[in-house]
Amino acid sequence: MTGIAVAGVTASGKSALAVELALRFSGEIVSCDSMLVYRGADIGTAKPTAKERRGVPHHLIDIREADEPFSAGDFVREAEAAEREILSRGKMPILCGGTGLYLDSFLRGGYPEEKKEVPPELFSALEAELAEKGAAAMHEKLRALDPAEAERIHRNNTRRVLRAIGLCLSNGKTKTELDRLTPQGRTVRDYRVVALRFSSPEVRAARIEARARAMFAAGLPGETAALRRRGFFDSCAAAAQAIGYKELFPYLDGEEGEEEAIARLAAATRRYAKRQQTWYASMPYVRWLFADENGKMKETARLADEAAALLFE
RNA sequence: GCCUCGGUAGCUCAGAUGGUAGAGCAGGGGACUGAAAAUCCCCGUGUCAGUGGUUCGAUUCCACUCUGAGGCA
Repeated sequence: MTGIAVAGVTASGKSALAVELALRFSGEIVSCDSMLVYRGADIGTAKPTAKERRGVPHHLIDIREADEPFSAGDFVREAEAAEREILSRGKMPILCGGTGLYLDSFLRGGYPEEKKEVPPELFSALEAELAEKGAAAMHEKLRALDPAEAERIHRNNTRRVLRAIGLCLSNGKTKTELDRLTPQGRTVRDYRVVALRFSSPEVRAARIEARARAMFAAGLPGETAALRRRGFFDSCAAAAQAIGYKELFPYLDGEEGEEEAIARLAAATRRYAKRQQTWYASMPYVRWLFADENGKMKETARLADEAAALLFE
């Protein structure tokens, strides 16, 4: 086994568990999170603090500015580099984070050379075409280029429709053909994956609300205001999509009270957690681990015992 | 005390010149192959505040009661 991964639902204690496992089994952590890569976004992204890292090296955190794009492809490349480095030191790589697509892409070996990304100019042109002709027309356009892919994507999911069209146009092959170049339904890396989840949606919601409050207490409004002042959210940067900041704008602008802001933040986080739960549930390599017992969060040491049993059985 | 406007889904509200009602948000379920903390799909029976009256039929009209907001005193 090359390494392990700690995945799962937000606010379930992934970071602490991964650090504990790293200490026990001489590992280093590779963050598998689309938002922790951004500098300056700390409280809102629940980025582990120096204290929480307990001296364990963490990779792929704070490696981009807010206006720099970061993709699943970038993640795989950088994670592979980190993995090589860690292995060369005789340590065990421990992937940790809640971005399911990143984990899946990594485990399946990344993206093939032959599949070239859509040039930005082409994508903008397609966006303009969408604005002019509408979603149905773009879906028809995709159907003409790649019927199988059109069948899979709902016409309203214009982001995917446009990307699929772009891939066909810029590669000279259909997206369906390009995707067949990567392993179907199996991983190529020898990793074991535990994913944390809660015993019920109610526990999940309670835990999320508690964390939203903790973030407020830890200074989330101040961090948001500071990031805003720096223009963090002005560009249409990926970092601006993070849950935890835009939800506070009405509060910072005096349009909402603190309780409303916390409720808004918690609601957005709850929906996110549900999507993660659904994603991991359909990944065949996931070994589930409950983060709580009868609503009470488990101690990190105990969680690590259980995780180790699942991982090294 | 009088006048006006309200009381409809957990929340904010729309609506039917009388034939028992629908949006957004929240909530539930699902999808996902290079923006993924993103993007998208599916799911709406609720004494239409209460009680009487008119009517074949009222949540819709009328009266009264309760209740919220505003105005006049």
